[in-house]
Amino acid sequence: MLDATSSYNPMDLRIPVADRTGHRTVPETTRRSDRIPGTRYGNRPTMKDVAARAGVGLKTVSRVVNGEPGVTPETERRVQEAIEALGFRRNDSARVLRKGRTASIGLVLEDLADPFYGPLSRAVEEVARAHGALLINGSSAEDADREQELVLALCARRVDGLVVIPAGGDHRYLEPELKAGVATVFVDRPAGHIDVDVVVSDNFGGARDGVSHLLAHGHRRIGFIGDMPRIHTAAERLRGYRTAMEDAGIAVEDAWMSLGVTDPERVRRAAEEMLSGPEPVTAIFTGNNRVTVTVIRVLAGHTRQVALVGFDDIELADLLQPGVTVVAQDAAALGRTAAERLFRQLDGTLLAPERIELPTRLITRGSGELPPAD
Amino acid sequence: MLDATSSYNPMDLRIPVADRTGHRTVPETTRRSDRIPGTRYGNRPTMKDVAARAGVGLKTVSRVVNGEPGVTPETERRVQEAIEALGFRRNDSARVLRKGRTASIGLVLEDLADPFYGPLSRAVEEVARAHGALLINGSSAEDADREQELVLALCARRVDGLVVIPAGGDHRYLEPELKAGVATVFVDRPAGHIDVDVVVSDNFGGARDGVSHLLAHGHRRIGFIGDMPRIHTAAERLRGYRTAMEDAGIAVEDAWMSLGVTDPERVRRAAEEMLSGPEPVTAIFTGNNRVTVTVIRVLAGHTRQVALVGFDDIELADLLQPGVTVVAQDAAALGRTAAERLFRQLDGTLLAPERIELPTRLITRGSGELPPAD
DNA sequence: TAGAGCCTGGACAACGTTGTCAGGCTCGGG
DNA sequence: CCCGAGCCTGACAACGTTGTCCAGGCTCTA
Repeated sequence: MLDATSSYNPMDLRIPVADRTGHRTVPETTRRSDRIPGTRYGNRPTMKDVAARAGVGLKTVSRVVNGEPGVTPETERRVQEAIEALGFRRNDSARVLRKGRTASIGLVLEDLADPFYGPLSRAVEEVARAHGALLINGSSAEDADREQELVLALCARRVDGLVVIPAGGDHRYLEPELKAGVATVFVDRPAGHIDVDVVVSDNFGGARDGVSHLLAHGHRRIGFIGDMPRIHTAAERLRGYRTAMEDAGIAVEDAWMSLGVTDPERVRRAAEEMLSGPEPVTAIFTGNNRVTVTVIRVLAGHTRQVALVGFDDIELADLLQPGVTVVAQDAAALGRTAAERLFRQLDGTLLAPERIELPTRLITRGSGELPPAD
Repeated sequence: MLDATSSYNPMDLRIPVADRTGHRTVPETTRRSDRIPGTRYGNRPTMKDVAARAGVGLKTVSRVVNGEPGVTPETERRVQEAIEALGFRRNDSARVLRKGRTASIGLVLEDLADPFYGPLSRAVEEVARAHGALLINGSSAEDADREQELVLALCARRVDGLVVIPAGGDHRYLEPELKAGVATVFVDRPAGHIDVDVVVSDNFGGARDGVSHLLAHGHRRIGFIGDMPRIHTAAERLRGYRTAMEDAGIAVEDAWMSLGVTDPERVRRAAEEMLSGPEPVTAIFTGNNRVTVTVIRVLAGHTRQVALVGFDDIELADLLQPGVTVVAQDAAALGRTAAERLFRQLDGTLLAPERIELPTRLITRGSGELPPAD
């Protein structure tokens, strides 16, 4: 675990989930001595200091800093000089306190390091930037408590809006925030027990199409390896798989399906099992990018050709032998759509919450077109 | 361009770079009507409201919310009830204003969507979390003005510290911030004209080792394709290349080196040129992950075998034919090291700024071991 | 030249929280 | 019965900024 024993810990984020108020009940641990009275903000100059130095009133400085009219060029020059000389920088905390808007939005996702979330996050950031807002983000690590903790910490900072890729299934804890006017959009997965905007991919349809593609190339025994079933996307993709199979008149066997953590070891075992025995699968549909990568590795170690279609595109998929056929979703579009909706909520131009579903796209590259090898 | 014509734009971040005060001189565009006087924060309850409802004093509520001692269980219960009933959430802006610390750090990087920065960002976040701080981040898109704009916006929010992957080369604009005690660490690339902590990879040594590897396999005509020379990492890697070549007694020809944007089209052209003509290169050293990916695509279209070593590891590199030999740097370690140093600055346990260089690792997978094919 | 109107600048309160400090209560002992 | 000690509680000021409002000086016109 990381070292957190040092003395910097100005505001502990770890909120006991039982109480939802954003406060802490645990006693303080060692912490940095409080600010010496009289020193403000590491001695940062304030508007008062600037005013004193420029020989003008406080409000005049405010006017200059905010580009408000009603200041003579000469006065403005004097103020600017003082600002430069003192290295003054407006304190946005105070500004926020006064104005009520923070010009920042929060993004809670599963893992910033996942190649799927990078572009999504970037897209949200671009939209935020276009609206003059900053992005604060945090990773939930697929842990519902941590998600709630993060969301509430963001609310305590009074973000104007939240984009959430939920880890948990119950979001009633957000009700007071919604009532208070925090714009909220869920992405990638729906919200539980609250009525908010949701932007998702067509996970069901995408998976069905991907599996149908395998069926069209003659496969009957097709395996499915996916994420934990409590995750909505995983469940939907499994449903797509089952539907495609049923529509083709195939009775799905339990041994063909494996759901669980996307840890390489688990996935590897699942794949090996499906590929062994008297009646091994001849094709595998993988439920997300991490699973796909691991299965590619497994298949590379086998001599028998096994067809593969994966959910989520992966880099270099086209250069492998054979190229990896995938059901691609547009992560950037998910993020962009969600963020745009968020700002429309803030505009007031948006009325009832809606569920938006973005299409997926089957990209054929070879691995899905292999015929059954038995 | 993104739509920013809507009315939500509470605090424009776009600061004219000429003036460094965090204020705006452009006249206001349309903007949301100011808060109706009397309504506070979308009618969010405050401690005062909680106090009134619980029939206690303001400070008692504060004590309960912050888990301070000196409140009877009965009083605490009443306060908790009121908190629950009103959906109260502490306003951290006010808290920050009072306490002087924001418990947040800023991260400015080039592009969140780049697979190199995802893990770095995540590592910074983990360290921040361990110290009870939130992460605010922004992408500079390799634009110096945008970097400055972002950094200053973060400073206006009074982040406690900054982790910066610089785009620009001059950071004197940070001097007032440093003086004011904003902890600062530069990562991946050094800072310009200011004395701060820097954490970088051994770009020079890594590139030299990678090129030496090619030399050891008999190559003499080795090409180098890298990022723009004004980017420190690109320049260092080029220097590593030249040093390795010179140490081997080879006079580097201009036609072997190509530096510029990592746009696939430019890289593709550069590679094609090196591979054509009477004396084509027999091996290529690529300066970063994006270049490597494009060059792999180019080489896949050629029949002649060309050796390749790339800077930065890339996913699935082991599964290509041949596997891609790379000089890997540890993005997560860069982020972790930088963030840990940042918090040590905030602790006060850190003295003089330092430059930390992390080693790189040559991972051989085949592409670098191909013999010259002429 | 007086009065009206405009322009500039500044005093003041408020935003929601926390640190300081003092007052009131209970309880036990003299 | 009174007093002091110790524990709870709350009044108040301050953090830095911005919106409101008013004062004073200027220009322009009658």
